[in-house]
Amino acid sequence: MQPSAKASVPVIRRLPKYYRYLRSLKEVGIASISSRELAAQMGTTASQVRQDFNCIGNVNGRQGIGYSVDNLLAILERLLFGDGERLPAILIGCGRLGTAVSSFITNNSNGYTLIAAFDANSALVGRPISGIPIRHIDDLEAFCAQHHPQVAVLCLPRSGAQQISGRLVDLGIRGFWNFSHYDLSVPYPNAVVENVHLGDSLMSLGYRLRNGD
Amino acid sequence: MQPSAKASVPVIRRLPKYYRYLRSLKEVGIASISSRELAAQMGTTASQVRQDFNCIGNVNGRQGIGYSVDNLLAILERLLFGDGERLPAILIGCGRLGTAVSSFITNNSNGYTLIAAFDANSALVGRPISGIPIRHIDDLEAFCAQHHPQVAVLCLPRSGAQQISGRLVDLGIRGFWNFSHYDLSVPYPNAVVENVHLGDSLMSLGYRLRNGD
DNA sequence: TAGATTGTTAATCGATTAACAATC
DNA sequence: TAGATTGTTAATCGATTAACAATC
Repeated sequence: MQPSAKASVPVIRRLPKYYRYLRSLKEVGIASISSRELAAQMGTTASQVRQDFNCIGNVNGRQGIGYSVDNLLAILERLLFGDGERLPAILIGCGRLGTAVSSFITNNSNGYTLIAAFDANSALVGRPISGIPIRHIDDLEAFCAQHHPQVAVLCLPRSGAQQISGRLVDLGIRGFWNFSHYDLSVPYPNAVVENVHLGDSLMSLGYRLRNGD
Repeated sequence: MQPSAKASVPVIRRLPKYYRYLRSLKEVGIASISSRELAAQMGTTASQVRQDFNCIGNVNGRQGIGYSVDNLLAILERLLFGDGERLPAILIGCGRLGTAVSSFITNNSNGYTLIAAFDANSALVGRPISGIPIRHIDDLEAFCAQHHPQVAVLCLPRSGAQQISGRLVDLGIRGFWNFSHYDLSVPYPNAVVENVHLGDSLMSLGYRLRNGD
């Protein structure tokens, strides 16, 4: 077994999709699957499935049979969730979007744990969000110095994100799940950023509907 | 002027990003910008900017000077929002995520108009969401027969999306903004689908934080 | 004019797909 | 054994980047 090729970003982006499909296969009691069948269900090609699997480790496919669903799930779980230690995350911005998004962190199904939530609106301070009390944004520095969160979830308008992201980087935040329109990749190239630009996605849909796909 | 090359999906995905940057340039009073400067601000290359602009129409760049911000904005607005007629959309699923997401439709900034919202929970029926009353999902067929929405926004769990998507396609829905884990591209290859898989995006972030980028 | 920048063609890079020997 | 499927290498495809003449 030679060391597997490092996964490229397109491959990484497909891993959660494999994970979900394989989970649903396991749920209905399917123990083994070929690259051809999996590709058909996912709308991709068998070649791509096999290439992707070659990047993620020792998948142990058996010629003539396919892959063990359990084995693939175990490999993907380790890659996506590590050894089970959950990444400590904080939420910045507790409006409607922040409230909806916080459940993805506290769901206990994505490998994170929400340790604090902050908002600039004093009227919200003390109210619970996904089971934890909202703090004022002025307490950010003190909290981070003590608890060392690794990930920040930004549910703020552009201007707020621009103001606060520098403070967060200085406080040791390594990763951003960013819902603001302010793109953090340019000012902080060393941070790991996952941008979710909902407005952009909606505009793209509009383009494709209006101008043909 | 030869007809511009049809924009590929990667180009289409970048158009909203250009749009937002150009808007912020206009806000601070910048009337003209070069591909080099724009690329630097957006974290891409001047080449890519010029290639992209060649797909979107008559950008009228001036050698030695750059592009007119107003002209670029006008072109992008027409591509993204058409002639101003807004796409009629319905929301399926009025939980926390649906509530947050509905504001992107009613914001009046993305080219859509929210004409109805549905939920399976009778207790929610009649309550307002982004200014319109929630209807019961059983009224879906009657409503669509009368009002012909073009876009459905799915804020449902996987199983709900699987159940309802077929009905929506039969009712003439052409586009989906899909937040469920059920991928509509495979069963309905003719629909225009914009998947926003928040859980997947969060898992990808976890992968990159745990396994190095 | 000289410097800067476009529009466009060519080169490169990387991702996807095809092919096929190995083998269960 | 025969049929199916993997792992991997090679071929293709497409997107990004570089280059440069035209020109403001």
